[in-house]
Amino acid sequence: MERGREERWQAAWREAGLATARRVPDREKFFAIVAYPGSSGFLHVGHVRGLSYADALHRYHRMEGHQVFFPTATHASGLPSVTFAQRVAARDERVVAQLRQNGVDESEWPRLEDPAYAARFLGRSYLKVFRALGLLIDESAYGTTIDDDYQAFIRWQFGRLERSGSLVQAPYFASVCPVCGPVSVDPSETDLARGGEAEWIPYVLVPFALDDGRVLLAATLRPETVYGVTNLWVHPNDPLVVWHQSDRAYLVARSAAEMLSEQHGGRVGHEVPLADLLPRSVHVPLTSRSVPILESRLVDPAVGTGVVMSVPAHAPADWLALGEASSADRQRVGDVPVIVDSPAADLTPSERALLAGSGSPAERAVRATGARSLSDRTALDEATERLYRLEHLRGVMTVPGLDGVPVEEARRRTTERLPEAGGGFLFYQFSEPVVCRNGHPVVIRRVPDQWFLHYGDPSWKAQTAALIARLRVSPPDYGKELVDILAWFQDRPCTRKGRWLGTPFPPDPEWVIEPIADSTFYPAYFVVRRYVSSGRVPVAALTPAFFDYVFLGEGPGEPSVPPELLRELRAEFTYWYPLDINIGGKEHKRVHFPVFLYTHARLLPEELQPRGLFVYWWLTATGGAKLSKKDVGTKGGAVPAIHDVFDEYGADVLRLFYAFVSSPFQDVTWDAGLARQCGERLEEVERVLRPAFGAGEGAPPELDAWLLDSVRTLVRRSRDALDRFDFRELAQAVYVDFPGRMRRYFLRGGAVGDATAKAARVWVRLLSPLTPHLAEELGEGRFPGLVAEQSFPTESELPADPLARYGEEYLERVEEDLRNVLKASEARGRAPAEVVFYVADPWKRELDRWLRESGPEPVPDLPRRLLERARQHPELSAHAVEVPEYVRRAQPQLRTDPSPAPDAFDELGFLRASVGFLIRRFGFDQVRAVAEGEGEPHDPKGRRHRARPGKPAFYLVPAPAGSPPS
RNA sequence: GCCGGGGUGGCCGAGUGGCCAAAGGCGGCAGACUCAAGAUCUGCUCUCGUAGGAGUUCCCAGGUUCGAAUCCUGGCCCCGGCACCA
Repeated sequence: MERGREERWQAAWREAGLATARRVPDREKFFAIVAYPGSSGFLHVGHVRGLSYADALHRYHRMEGHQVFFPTATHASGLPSVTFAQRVAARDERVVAQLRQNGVDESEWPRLEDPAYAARFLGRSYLKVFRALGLLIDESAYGTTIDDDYQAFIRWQFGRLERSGSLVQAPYFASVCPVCGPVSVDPSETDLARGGEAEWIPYVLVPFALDDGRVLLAATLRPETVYGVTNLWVHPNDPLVVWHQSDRAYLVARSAAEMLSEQHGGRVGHEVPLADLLPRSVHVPLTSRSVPILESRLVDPAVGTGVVMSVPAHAPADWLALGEASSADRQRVGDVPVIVDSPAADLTPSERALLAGSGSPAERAVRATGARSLSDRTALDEATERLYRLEHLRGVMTVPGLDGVPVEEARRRTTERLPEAGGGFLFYQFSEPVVCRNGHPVVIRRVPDQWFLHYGDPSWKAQTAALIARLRVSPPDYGKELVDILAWFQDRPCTRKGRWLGTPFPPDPEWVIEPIADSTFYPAYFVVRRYVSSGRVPVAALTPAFFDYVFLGEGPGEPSVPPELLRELRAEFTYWYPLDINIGGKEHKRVHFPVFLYTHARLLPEELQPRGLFVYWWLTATGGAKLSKKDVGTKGGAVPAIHDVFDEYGADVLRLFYAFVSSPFQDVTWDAGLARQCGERLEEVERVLRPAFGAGEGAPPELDAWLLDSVRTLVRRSRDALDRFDFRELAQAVYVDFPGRMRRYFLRGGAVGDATAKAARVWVRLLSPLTPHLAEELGEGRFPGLVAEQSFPTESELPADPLARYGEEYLERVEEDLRNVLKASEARGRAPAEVVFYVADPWKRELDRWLRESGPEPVPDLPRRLLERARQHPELSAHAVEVPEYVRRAQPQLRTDPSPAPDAFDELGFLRASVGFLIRRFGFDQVRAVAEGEGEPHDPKGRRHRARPGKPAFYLVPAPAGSPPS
């Protein structure tokens, strides 16, 4: 549909006030939200997936006569719009392209360099998209999270949380850009230029003292292997520096010294020439041994501390490095002690393969993986990874004092003992270089006084678990997963320092509340926001007392607000709350949804806590890659900008695409071909539906009855699908099966008339949740108002007609049987010109009834028993001879038989009435239907006895030899 | 490794004890329409079949059951999450 038509209907909905939420006490309500978008760039076609589902649900409930509330906002907090603004300032190529694509005038660009302005600007651009999609969003509740009123709400929320003991302070390690401030390191790379996949590696630092008191610090993940150390490795030409910390002098690589200072304080001192170290030995902590310092290219000064403790028996790299060392060095190393044993009995087959042969575990692993030298990265990494895991899980120590202790336990004990030797503290490092948006390397820094939300608190956890147990979750699997997520959930840092958008943290305004923490209770605020945007409640009145009263019913409320208004607000809140569904993408499963539940569980009584979650999956780029806003309109058009989709296909097509293309619980790839198909589907609906309204004679009453009965079934399916959030099933019923039924109706000789008009009136309303524009277009002038305000069809509008339903199902079965046989006979090159049907005699019906009574289980001697019974029966006695044979044939088929015909079904009459249809459909010259018992001449093959009630026998009369195929 | 989800016909993807040789779509084949192409519509698309039937299928191997794609056990393989990332 062209944009103009769609906009016309969008305006009509607005004028009718359909989007405006209205509280009507005693009327049912429906309140659902979609996790609001962050202001990081322009929306692409994937962002509206959840909104399409949400709008369909709101529209359904509206048609059901419920009061609905569908608000949205823009999440402006955090870094996203800061980086967007920076990229505008830098005239970043892609951002410039997107600005042009979205028709943003160049005069506007300088203002977009201000993050707050950019956030609000982007938010407005989202609203435009939502309108163009036909969403009925109540925009009176719209705002951003950096608006003054929202911040007043967040201050109240944190005040409440603090008073309930939900905030705690503790030291914390954070990823920080030394120039720009804190950044989050995650795959979305919102804050980063690269390194989003980096992991935090928690190295334990092991001190190796020289005789002069200076200490070489080795970084390791396996501190327990200190008992197997044979030497230290240092880089051949990268000198160490002194790191002075707490009166000690440690020797490490320069970059490590800098990072250690971030995490543990101290300062970086002068360089130490290698020549000074190489001839010397160091003391191995927790042992009485001394080992040499050797050089090896194994050492990467950027990883760990640039000092590597060598455990050749258990570290494949050390083993290979030793092999590459000079014979003099090897001499100094001496024996290679094995300190961990992994009993073969405990191993899996692949683990056993790794440890095949003889020698130390590292030697075996090197052999098993084929790693030849230190340059052989892939094989070496595999050997290390597999051996590390194996020994971690199955290994037991074989050194005195720890003999028989599992590796994991030994690691803990060793780490605990290291401080007495002057080491043992943790050193966090990224697994790969991480660079911030602005090109600075990101470091891990210790924050001594970080604020946390105390999600680890067992009582809070218990409250949340109780909420989860009551929650309706789609998909249900996620409901199960939530229980585990909750079990693992720990305290989360909730504040940051730096140039972020967000609300200053009330107890300490140096800190800004972090963006996840300020989005846990916002559905509640939507209720209030409507009063603020209309001016009825001034921002200054949004005091703690105000919110305590409105949300919690506590205290007298804010004195500057009239009591009636306060009561009204409280009534609004308790009307719309609890939130019926929070709808969000799968990225919210582990963070947003849990904290959303946590906060509601803590602040609200049970009856106002959320009722449902709905998780939908992503729209991905080809190959399943995650899309981000920076990809909009790029990748060779594989990911179209959303306006292009509206222009090319229309809003309804996109909405249908999401419903139709897959279940919500699955990633989909944008596929222009599929989108086109959705468009064609809609065209077909229009083609079939539009003429159905026309006036006409109608069709035979049985056929009309069947049509309406079919529509009734489709209504039932549609309603069930919506109640289960099964949008795919809804689309299947309304956009595939409905036109299918209509086609069949006309194929059977149906004609436009009252029945088709009635079906069309139902159908148009069924179209409304998913494709509202098309529904209005087709329903124009057919209803007292807009289709969107009509009632959703119910089954009771349509007469059920089991007899008509049975007849059509019967005919379809007959067609199928016939086609089956024709296929076989046509394969032999004979096209029959005529068919004779034989309808079973009434006595078989009685016999079938007996068979069904005896059930599908094999009964010994059944034919004989029924024969006896038939002899006593007035009607069947005449056919007694035929009984055993019939029973033998029919009994096994009983289980798969369709339900028996209604008593009123006249099989012969129905078949005779269908003769014309069958002739047309199959191209026969003649079709006849006779009763089995009638003396009809044509049955040379004795087929008539095959007839069963509901399953006529037939005989295909061969075409006369030489006649042309019909 | 742990937690979660999976492996279905040429492909995508429904289906969780009998109505399942298994929806729907794509692809392919044939026909109708058309000067032709495209679009559209109709039929077919595991194998065999001397008529409505039979055989063999839903990762592999066992098992439960009158009956299994569906339940159980073991194995192989794949995907997601493992944390601070709205």
